[in-house]
Order: sequence, then structure tokens, then C-alpha cells
Amino acid sequence: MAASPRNSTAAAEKRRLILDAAVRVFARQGFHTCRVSDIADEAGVAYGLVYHYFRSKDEVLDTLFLERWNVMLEAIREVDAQPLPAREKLEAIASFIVESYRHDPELMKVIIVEVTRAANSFGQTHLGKIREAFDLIAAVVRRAQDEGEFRSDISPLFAAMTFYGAIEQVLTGWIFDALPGADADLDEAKRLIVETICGGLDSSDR
Amino acid sequence: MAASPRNSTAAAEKRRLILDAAVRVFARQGFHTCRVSDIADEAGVAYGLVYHYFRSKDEVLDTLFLERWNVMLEAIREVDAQPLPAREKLEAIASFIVESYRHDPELMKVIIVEVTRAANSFGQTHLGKIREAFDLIAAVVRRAQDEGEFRSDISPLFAAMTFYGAIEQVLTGWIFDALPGADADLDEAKRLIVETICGGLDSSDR
DNA sequence: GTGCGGGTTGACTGACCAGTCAATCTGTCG
DNA sequence: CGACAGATTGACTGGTCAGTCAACCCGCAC
Repeated sequence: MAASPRNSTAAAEKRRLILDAAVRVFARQGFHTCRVSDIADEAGVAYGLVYHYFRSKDEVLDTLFLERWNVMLEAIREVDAQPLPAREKLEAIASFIVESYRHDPELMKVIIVEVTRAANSFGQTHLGKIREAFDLIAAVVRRAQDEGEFRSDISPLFAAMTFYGAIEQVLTGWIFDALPGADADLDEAKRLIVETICGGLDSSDR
Repeated sequence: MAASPRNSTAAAEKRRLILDAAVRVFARQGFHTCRVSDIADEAGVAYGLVYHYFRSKDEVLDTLFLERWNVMLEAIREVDAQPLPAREKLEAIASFIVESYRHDPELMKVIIVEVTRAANSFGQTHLGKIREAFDLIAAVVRRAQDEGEFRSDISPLFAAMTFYGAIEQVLTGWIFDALPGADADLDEAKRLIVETICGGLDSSDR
């Protein structure tokens, strides 16, 4: 039965139902302060069913994070494979992250607040995955330095952390209403982040 | 007795003993995963004594955060009061934060990981205080824009968040060994952060 | 229609831990 | 010295919740 296509589809849908409910609950109440029963209630399923699809409460969050983060890593790799100036690559990366937020702000809130910036609890587990993103961005910077597009006196990894840190702080600003986050602001932000950071990295006339 | 100077000093020292122990425990195990008894053990005092000096476990963390954050806010205000170019003001601010890390990395780890970047739990409570820092930095930027030192097409608050986000990400890199954090690296970082960010903000010839 | 097997249910358990409190200690003052 | 006050102790309580599990449901195969 689990082998038949109809049922495995149904199972996947149930699983997704729980994951989507978890996003809403985590975003609203935070991972540590919500109960597994909150997730089950939000999904409209019984408590025990959560444990049929996931080994633990942690695994629910892990799944949400990894699903999205892997998509982002792939997107960065694709961007980097294209023959573009580094500035445009960074713009594409910033754009991808901002669009992720536009598309599903609750999911991005959960990922940033509960994983990426929670390096003592979940971040710990995913430090390697998070680090991968920095390394990919650093590689973009390094190549740009080799080709003279960026100045060479800033360590690529350092530049990558600065770039990513700026983006994440802006998202955090939107998430907690410290920064206006209307549609137009998001578009503006893509441009401004890269403009701010690249101005400093750019080796062009100064 | 609590009124006599010798005892009130002794009381203050005991309180400090507990606070310092809490820093080490929070840095090592994280706020959520440590027990109050861990703090008491680390301080070498009885469990109940923690509750003699603090109303709750939360209040211990609140105290640590506010103590340090208020010092930082004051430092930023003092920097801003001086007649310096904005770039040097930002350098002084970055320097202050980096020196805070050099002086007591465990405390900075706790503040960043458990408060500043934990906007769902403790950050929530202190959102206002955190926001104050952004506003102070934004004020520096705004004045620099008015005087033509910085370009005016980037919102001051946005610039402040970018600047602060970059710093915090670098500290996070040191905290979790994603970035080399030797003594010389810290000095280098002060310069590079401002260099990176201001290059973009600076309205000088481009 | 009967039986199988996975999906689904929710009451229950075991562990954990923040915070309380009554008892004890210690140093000071009259 | 006696007694008082605040400091210190740590056993205990109450509540919370992640995870378990035995029972039940339901669609399918034969």
C-alpha cells in the first residue's frame, strides 16, 4: 500500500501538511516555546501522527531547514557557473534570498531565527551546511579578485561573511518590523545591499 | 547589615560571582540547555542562592545583556558627540565592539547568540534596546549624508543595519571558528569592516 | 466477507527542571 | 553572651512536554 503510487503520494502530502503547519507554528511561537501538539493541532492531525512521519520534533525543523538551504546552495552554484561579472553574481544571490523571503516570509523567519542565528542549538548541527554557503560566496569573490574585478586586500571569506551578514540583518529587520518591508522595499534592498557592499569591494576607480 | 558598606560590597561580589559563572555556563552550554544548578555549581554556591540575587534564570541573562549593551550605547553616543568624520566614527564603533570581543569573548558570545540573534526568545524582550543601537548608528550616517560625506541614496537605517549585520556576522565567525580570530585578525577586521562598508557608503569620487 | 497492513488516534509515562521554602549558618550589635 | 537579620543551603513540588504504544480505522486483495 505504501508501495502503490496513490498512497505514497498521499503520504507525501500528509508529510507536507505537517511541515507547512510546523512553519506557521514555529514562526508564530518559536521552536523552543511551541509544543509538538501545537503542530499537530495546526495541521489538523493527531499528536502521534507527527511521530509517524518524523523521528522527533528536531527532525521537523531539520527537514524544513535542509530543504530550503539546499535549494539556495544549488542556486548559488548555478549563478556562479554563469559567465557574469561578480557584482551581478552577488546581485543574483541577494535577489534569490530576498525573493525567498517574499515568497515565504514565515519559512525564512524560521530558518534565520531558529537555525542560522541559533548557532548554539540548531546552528551547531548545521554549521557545516551554513559554512558551505559562505564558501561558495567566498569562491565568487576570490575569482573576481583574481580577475581584477574586486580589490585583493580583503580576504574572500571575510568579504563573504560581511555580505551575507548584511543580507541576514536586513531580513531580520523585516521579520521584526525594524525596517520597512513593503514590496518596493524588497526590490530596493536587493540593489542597495550589493551597491553598499560592492562599492567597498570593487576595485574600480576610487 | 545589608546596609553596612562591607556587607553590601560582599553582596555585590557574590552577585558578580554568579554573573561571571553564568557567562561561562551560557557560553559553554547555551541558555536553554543549561540548568540553574549548573550556574550554581560553576559559581560554587548553593542552588537557592541564585534566587536570592536574581528573580529568575531569565533575569540573570537580562542583567548580563543590559550591563554590556548599555555600555556600548554609551560608547556610541560618546563617539558620535566628537567632531570626527563619519568614517572614523564608524571605525571607533567597530573597534569598540571588536575590543569587547577581545576582552571577553564568552560574554560577547552569550550576548550575540542568546539575545541579539535570538529575536524569538530574548531578543523579543530587548528589541527596543537593540533598536536603539541601530538608531544611533543611523544618526551618524544621516548626519554624514547631510554634510555630503556619505551618498544620500541609501536610507540611514538600512545602512546602519548593513554595518551592524556585517560586524555581528564576523563576530559570529570568530565565535564558531568559521573565521580566523587571532589577535592580528581582530585588528585587521576593524579596518576591513569599515573599509568594506564605507567604500559603498562613501560619496567620494567613483 | 474476511483478513492484512499501514495510517491514524490520543491517553499515558517518565524525565526534567524552574522556582519555593523551611531550616541552618554567620557575623554584628547592644 | 544572646538575639536578630540577612546570607546560605538543598530537598522538594508542581507543572510541562517529548516521545511511546496499544488500540482502532480503512482501503485493498483474495
